[in-house]
Amino acid sequence: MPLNRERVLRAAIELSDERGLENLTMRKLAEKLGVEAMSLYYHVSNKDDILDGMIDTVVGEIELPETGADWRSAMRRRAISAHAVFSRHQWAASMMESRTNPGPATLRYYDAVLGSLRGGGFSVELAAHAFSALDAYIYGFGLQEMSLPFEGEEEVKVVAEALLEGFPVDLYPNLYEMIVDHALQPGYDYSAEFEFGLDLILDGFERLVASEQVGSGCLHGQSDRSE
Amino acid sequence: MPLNRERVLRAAIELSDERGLENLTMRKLAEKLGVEAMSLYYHVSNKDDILDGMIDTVVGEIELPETGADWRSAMRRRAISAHAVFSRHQWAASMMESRTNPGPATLRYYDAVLGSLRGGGFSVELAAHAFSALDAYIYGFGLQEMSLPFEGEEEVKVVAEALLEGFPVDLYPNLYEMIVDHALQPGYDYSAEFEFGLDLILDGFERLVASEQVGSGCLHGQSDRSE
DNA sequence: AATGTAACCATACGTTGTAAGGTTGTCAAG
DNA sequence: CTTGACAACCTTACAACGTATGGTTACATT
Repeated sequence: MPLNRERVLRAAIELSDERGLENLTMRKLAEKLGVEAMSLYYHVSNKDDILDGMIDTVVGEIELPETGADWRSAMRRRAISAHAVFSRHQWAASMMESRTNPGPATLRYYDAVLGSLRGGGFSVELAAHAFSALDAYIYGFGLQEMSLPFEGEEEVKVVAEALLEGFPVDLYPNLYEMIVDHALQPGYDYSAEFEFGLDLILDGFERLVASEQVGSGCLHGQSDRSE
Repeated sequence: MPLNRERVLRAAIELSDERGLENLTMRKLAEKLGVEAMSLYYHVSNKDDILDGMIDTVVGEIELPETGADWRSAMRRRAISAHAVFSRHQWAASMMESRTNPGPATLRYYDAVLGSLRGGGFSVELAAHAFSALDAYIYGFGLQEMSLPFEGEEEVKVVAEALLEGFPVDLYPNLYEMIVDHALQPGYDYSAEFEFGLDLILDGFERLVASEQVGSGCLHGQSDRSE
């Protein structure tokens, strides 16, 4: 069976999942496909094209917000789905930066998210705010999670305890407290953290749509005017 | 004057600011310093060391939360400062991922943030939530901003109009609406978007500290239990 | 004058993305 | 049955990358 763009992209994603983005090279990718490096250029135009294609494929894995559902549970589901996708493909969040031309799946995804918000009663402006805030949080959380030197509940303790050896407690007392009194406590699960912030943001927008529909222009309760 | 680690890092940051992270190579960095590539290895142990050092230097530019101020305005200031730093050094947000060992400035920064929250009445748990949510938002927003194909109010219109040439309106109606009715409107300024989401998150935590101090265990007002 | 060390350089190796051109296999037209 | 076109893959080559190895200076100390 001949190679094609899709198989190249799938192999690239697999390779990045297994061995990290830095191991995604044209030669290793070709080897995985039983082919020489230059053969790939028959199916993709260059490596950037592969990266763009990978992103779009991965974004395509995100559950689109159901059109019927209320905006809040739709946004919640898609955010959790996006977060799951980003932790399945750890390299993806960090790649969002450089890739500047969105593919069809990405456009479709963005459009569906905006549609769900607009359908839920968001004005164009408020939809833009919600889109921006939610996506920033989702990407940012994925990024943060990836930069953690551990995965899973067990590893936290090993790493944290190793870190505390020779830790300058007096210099960073609050960090110390956080590690000892929180991260090292039994039952600590960082991945649960995602939904906390997510719900907080959703709560905020729920209040805003409500007040928008009532017609009140007062957006923030008590925002202080520093700066 | 002999080279030293600090001058190397400063030059690396300058070079990345001016020409992007992908142009930061040992040879170009050395050339900028009037030196050969291998000379750099006398002052830094390798390129990863440079990247770690760059991050720590940049994090050091972030305004620390004042110890006296109330937590909200302190967090607001430091978030805005962090955002400003990330837009001065566009490469920084995207680098947070891979660099996994924080330097002294980063530890100091984290500690100060946690200290401000704890001092403001946050429990350890709530401080962890706030820290995680705010940082995810800050990083994520920086990432998003960087992936935009434009900068400034003028460029938005040029890019958006070019994009709309041959845009499949029927496929992405909500995206179309967003571009035409929002992004292309006079006075649109994406950078103002940051503070909107920031204030929304701060509002959320303000409510939570209040209810925590009263002793109510009810964290979210009306979070639906989908999933 | 001899020695040590800090600071820098030249050369070289393996790896990267990819340009340029070559080699097959398949298949319709003559 | 040959020919030629095209798709699919390969070989070779090159410039640029990070960096290991091993100089070469310049100067302070003795």
